[in-house]
Amino acid sequence: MKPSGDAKSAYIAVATRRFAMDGFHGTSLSHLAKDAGVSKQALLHFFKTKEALYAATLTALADRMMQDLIACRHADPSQWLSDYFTTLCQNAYADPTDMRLVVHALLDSDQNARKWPLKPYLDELMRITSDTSGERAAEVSAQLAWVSQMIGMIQYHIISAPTVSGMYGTDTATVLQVEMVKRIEHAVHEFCSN
Amino acid sequence: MKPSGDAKSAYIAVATRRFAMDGFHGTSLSHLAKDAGVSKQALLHFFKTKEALYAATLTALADRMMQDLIACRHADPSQWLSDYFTTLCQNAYADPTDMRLVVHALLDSDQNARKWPLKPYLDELMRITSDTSGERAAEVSAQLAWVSQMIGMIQYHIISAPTVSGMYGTDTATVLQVEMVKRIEHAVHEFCSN
DNA sequence: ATGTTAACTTACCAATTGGTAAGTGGTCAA
DNA sequence: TTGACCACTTACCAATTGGTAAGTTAACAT
Repeated sequence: MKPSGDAKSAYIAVATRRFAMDGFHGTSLSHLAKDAGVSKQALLHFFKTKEALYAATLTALADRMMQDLIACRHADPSQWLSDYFTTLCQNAYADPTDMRLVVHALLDSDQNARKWPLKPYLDELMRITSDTSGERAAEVSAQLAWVSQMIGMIQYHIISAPTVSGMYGTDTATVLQVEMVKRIEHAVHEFCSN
Repeated sequence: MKPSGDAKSAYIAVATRRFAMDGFHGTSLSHLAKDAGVSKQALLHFFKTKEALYAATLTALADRMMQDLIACRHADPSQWLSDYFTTLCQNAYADPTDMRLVVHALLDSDQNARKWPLKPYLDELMRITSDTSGERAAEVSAQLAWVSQMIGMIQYHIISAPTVSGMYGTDTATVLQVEMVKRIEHAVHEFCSN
């Protein structure tokens, strides 16, 4: 008998990759089981339904994103934001899994049915954002708008990268990638010095 | 016997809504048939496979987006862009179908297998963009970066709207909506006057 | 009148889906 | 030694999937 949590998180890791690639409906328990090298009932032993496994996947995703954000902690909030967004973008180039998973989850139509685990992450991002500007900290929606714009810019860029690459070639895609990081840094700088 | 192209485009319209809502894998031919009020073989009569119907849906989407872009034509390219992006955003609030369909298509993993019909639309957008600035018209990637950023900002905002609304309430979501339109106009203005 | 064609329908198919029921074999505490 | 528990397997299930085959019905040109 192996330690319990070990296999469980391994299954979540497998599910994360598959769900990020093909979405909830495009992923079947049999595929996941084959990826994990077990029978599909091994998965159903830990997660009673496919939905439950998906939910666990999203929760793990939220934890990871929060950790990555905290890992970039810096005394200067604008430095913190700048570091975080650029590393987020760089990591996503190396492995777009998490960004794809977020967007897939956003598109799932019954999003009001399941609780959304990324809210604490967004709240923390907005808290840091509000620290960059003392006076107008009261306007929640202004910070939400900016955070939403930044996250959207990065995530959309990541998920569209393969398509853009197919349209305009890998060379253009690479230049676009560099251009995009510059734009992120510029956006943070502009926001923090307004 | 009814005029041929009539029913066909009606089926595409039904498919567009469903595919935009649930994605390719989340949509079944039987659902589509039920929505259209026919048997599923009626669909297979016009489109040999589900993939073919999906492809037709994406082609129709590309035509629509190109038309909407051309409809905003203006002598001043910066005015053209400003008009287009704001109306695109406003239309998407009323009916997010097209934006959702684009993002779903971007996430489909076999995007290199099927030809991407939105390229002419993107090319036209980049052509207009290059008109706003005479000298640096040669840098394709700079225009692509900006266009990609604008489209991404709008589309991501639209698909995340229900989730944001669920997280922070409809009031905040409404304010965010207004804030976002302002940001779009600001972004166009800033780009055209650099 | 007749043949052709377009737009369907009913009947059917093997394959796959998410999920249940009932074990199996190993570990560990008493 | 026993018995409980855990991770997991094999066997099975009804429902649904995308798709085929073979009509049927109506319009239209000849």
